[in-house]
Amino acid sequence: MNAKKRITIYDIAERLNVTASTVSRALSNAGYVNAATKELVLKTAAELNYKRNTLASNLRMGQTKTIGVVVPRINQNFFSNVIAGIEDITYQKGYNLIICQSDEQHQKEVKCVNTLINQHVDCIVISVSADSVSYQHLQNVIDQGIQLIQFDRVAEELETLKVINDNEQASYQAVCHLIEQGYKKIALLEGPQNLNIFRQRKTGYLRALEKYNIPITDAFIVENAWTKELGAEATRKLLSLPDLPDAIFASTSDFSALGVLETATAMGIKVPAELGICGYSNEAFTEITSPSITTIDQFSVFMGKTVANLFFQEMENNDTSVTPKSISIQPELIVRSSTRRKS
Amino acid sequence: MNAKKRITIYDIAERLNVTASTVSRALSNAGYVNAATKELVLKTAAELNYKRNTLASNLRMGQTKTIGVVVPRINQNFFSNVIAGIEDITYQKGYNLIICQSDEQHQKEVKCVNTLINQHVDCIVISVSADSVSYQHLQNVIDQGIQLIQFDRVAEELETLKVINDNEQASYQAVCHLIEQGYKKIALLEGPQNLNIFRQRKTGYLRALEKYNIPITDAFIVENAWTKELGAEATRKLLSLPDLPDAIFASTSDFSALGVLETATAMGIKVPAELGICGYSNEAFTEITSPSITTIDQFSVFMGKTVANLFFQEMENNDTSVTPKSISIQPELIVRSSTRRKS
DNA sequence: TATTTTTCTGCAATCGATTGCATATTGAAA
DNA sequence: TTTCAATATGCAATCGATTGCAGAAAAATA
Repeated sequence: MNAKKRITIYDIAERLNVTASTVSRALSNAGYVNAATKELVLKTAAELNYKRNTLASNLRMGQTKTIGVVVPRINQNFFSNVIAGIEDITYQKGYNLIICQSDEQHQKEVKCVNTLINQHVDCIVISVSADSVSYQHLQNVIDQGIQLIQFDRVAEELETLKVINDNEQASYQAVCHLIEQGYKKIALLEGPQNLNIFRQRKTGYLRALEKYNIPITDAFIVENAWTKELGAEATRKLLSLPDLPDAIFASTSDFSALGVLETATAMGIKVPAELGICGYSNEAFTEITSPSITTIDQFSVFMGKTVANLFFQEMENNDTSVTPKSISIQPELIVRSSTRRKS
Repeated sequence: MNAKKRITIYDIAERLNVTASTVSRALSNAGYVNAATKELVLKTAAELNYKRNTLASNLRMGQTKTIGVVVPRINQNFFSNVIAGIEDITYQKGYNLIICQSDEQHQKEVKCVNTLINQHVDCIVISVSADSVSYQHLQNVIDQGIQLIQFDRVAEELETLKVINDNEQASYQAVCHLIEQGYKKIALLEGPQNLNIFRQRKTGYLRALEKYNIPITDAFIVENAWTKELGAEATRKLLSLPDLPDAIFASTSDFSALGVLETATAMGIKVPAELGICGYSNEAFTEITSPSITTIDQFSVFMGKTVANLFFQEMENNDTSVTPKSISIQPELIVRSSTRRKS
C-alpha cells in the first residue's frame, strides 16, 4: 500500500508562516482569527487537499461522535431496517455508525461490545443475541460511562434506555383476532424463552386464551420454532396430533409462518378454511404468498429512528433530569387472507 | 452523561510503580518485559477494568484496522448480504467495519467517503449510487493512500480493485433460456444506464437476441423500471402495445419482476404460458410467488467475503506485485416456473 | 574474574488536533 | 494623549499509547 504522508495542519501552518494553533482555529471556526488569514487557510487546505485527522481530534476532544450498533444479524430484515432508521437520524447529526454482528452468539457479542468500548464510541445500541445469559458486558458499558440503549430484545434487569415493541399486546391482539374469526384450537410456535420478546409474546397468547375462556393445551405449544424449517417441522408434528389445532400462531417470525403455510399446503390442508396462520414481523413476502399471511408490523425503521432520537435527547439534557427510560412502540396487526374466514 | 474518567496505562503504571512504557509493553506483548511484572500488569489491568484507548493507539500506529463500507441502501437484501459477508471475514481478522449509506444520492456518497477518509480507515469498500456522475471523491481516496475496493456497481474508468458479477453473461444466459423456452418477443426492463451493471445486462440481452437472429424491437425496451411500481407500470404499457411481447426480462431487480407478475395476473394473462417472466437477484420471495419466479443468483454473501479477502491479500503482499485487479463472480440462472413452458 | 550478551526498564519524543494562557496589535472610549 | 477592551497569534501542554535509544541489571561466555 502506498502510505503517502497525509497533509496535516502543520503543513498548512508552515506554508503560511503561522502556527498550527491558528490553522486549527481557522478550520474549526473557533476563537479569534483574522478574516484574511482564515480565508487563506481555507484556501490552502483545499489546495493541498487537507483532511482532518479525526483520530487526533477525537482523542483530544474526548468524544468520537460515533455510535456503535450490535445486532444478531445484519442481513435480517428487521435489523437492517432498524439500522437504516438509526443511520437516517445520525447522519443528519454528523454522527457515524460502527456496526457489529453478534451472529446470535453471546461470546461474539461480548467481543463486539468490548471493541466498541475501546473505540470510545459515545453510545452503544444493542439488541441482545439469542443465547445471552450474562449481561456483565453491558454493565461494563454503563460503568465506562458510555450511553447504552437496548432495543427489541432487551435485558430487562438492566437499567438502561430501552426502545421496545409492545409484544404482549400485539400477540394478544393477534390471538384475539384468530378467536374472533372462529378459530378455537390455536397452537403457538414460540421462540427461545430467555429472550424477553418471546416470553412477552407467549404471555399475550395466554392472556387472549384466558379472556375467551379457552383452555390451554400443552401439546399446542411448540418450543423453538423460529426458522422456516423448524416451523415446517412443528407443523408436521401438530397436524399429526389426534386432536388437531385449527390455527397456528407463529409468534417467532414470518419465516416460521411460511414454513407452516408450505407444509399445510403440501398436506392438502386449506388455509384459511381449515387452518389459520399468523406470523410476526411483516416481512415483505407475507403480502405475496397465496394466501397472503396475516402478520404483525413492528415499524422497524421507525424504531431505529426512535433509538437515535432518544440518544440525542438524552445527550442534550445531560442534567440527569428524569426522562422516560423505556419507550414502547405499538405494533400493528395486519390482517390478510391466511386468517380471514368471516367477511 | 456521566463522563467518568477512564483507566489509562498511566493509572496502572502509577499503581505498580513502573512507567507507562512497561505497562504498554506488557499489554501489547511487545519487547522485553519481566514475566512477573507482566503478570502483575495484566492482573491490575483486569482489576481496574482497563480498556485500551484505540483512538490513541491508532493515532500513534497510523492504522485503524477499520474498513469503511459505503452502499446505496443498507436494508436492501443484496447489500446487507454483502455486508454480512464482509463482516464475517473482517471479524475473524480483528478488523472493524464502519457502514455508511449513500441513499442513492451522489452528494451523500461524497460526504460518507470524506468522513471515512477523515476516520483514517485502512480501506474503503464501495458500490456507487445510482446518480453518480463524477468520481473525484473516489480518486481522492486513492490519492490519500487508502485502499479502495469497488464492488457490483463500479466506476470502470478508475483503476482500483474490483469485485463484480459477470452481469452480461448472466443476462445473456437468461435471455437465451427464454428463447429456448420458445419465447420470441422478449421485452427488457432496464435500469439507469449510468451504472455499469445495467449497461452490461442490456448488452447481454442484445447479444442473446443477436445470437438467435431475433430483431430488436425498440418498443420492447423500457427505461428505468427498477421498483415494483415502475415494473408494474412498464408492464401495463407493454401489454397494451399493438404487438405484445411474450416475455419480460426485468433485468433491474426481482421487485420489478414481481410488479410484472402481479400486473399480468391481474390482467388475466397466464404466466408462463402467455408471458414469461425473469427477474434478477434471487430475492427470497421469488421462490414463493405463484408461479415462482425465474431469476439470477448473485451470491451476495460470497461476494462480500471475496471483497474482504481481496483486501487482506493485497495487504499482505504490499510489494506492489501484480495481483488481478478485478475479480468476476459468475452468477447463476435459477430457472423456476415463471419461464418453464417446455418440460 | 573479566567480558560479552541478553533482558529489563525508564526517558522522552511522537502521532495530529485542540485550547488555556500570555503577548502583541489594533481600535475605541475617556 | 491615555486607558481599556477587543482582536489576533504564538507557546506549550494535553489527550493515551507506542517505541527508539540508553543505561542498568542479570545471565551467559570466555
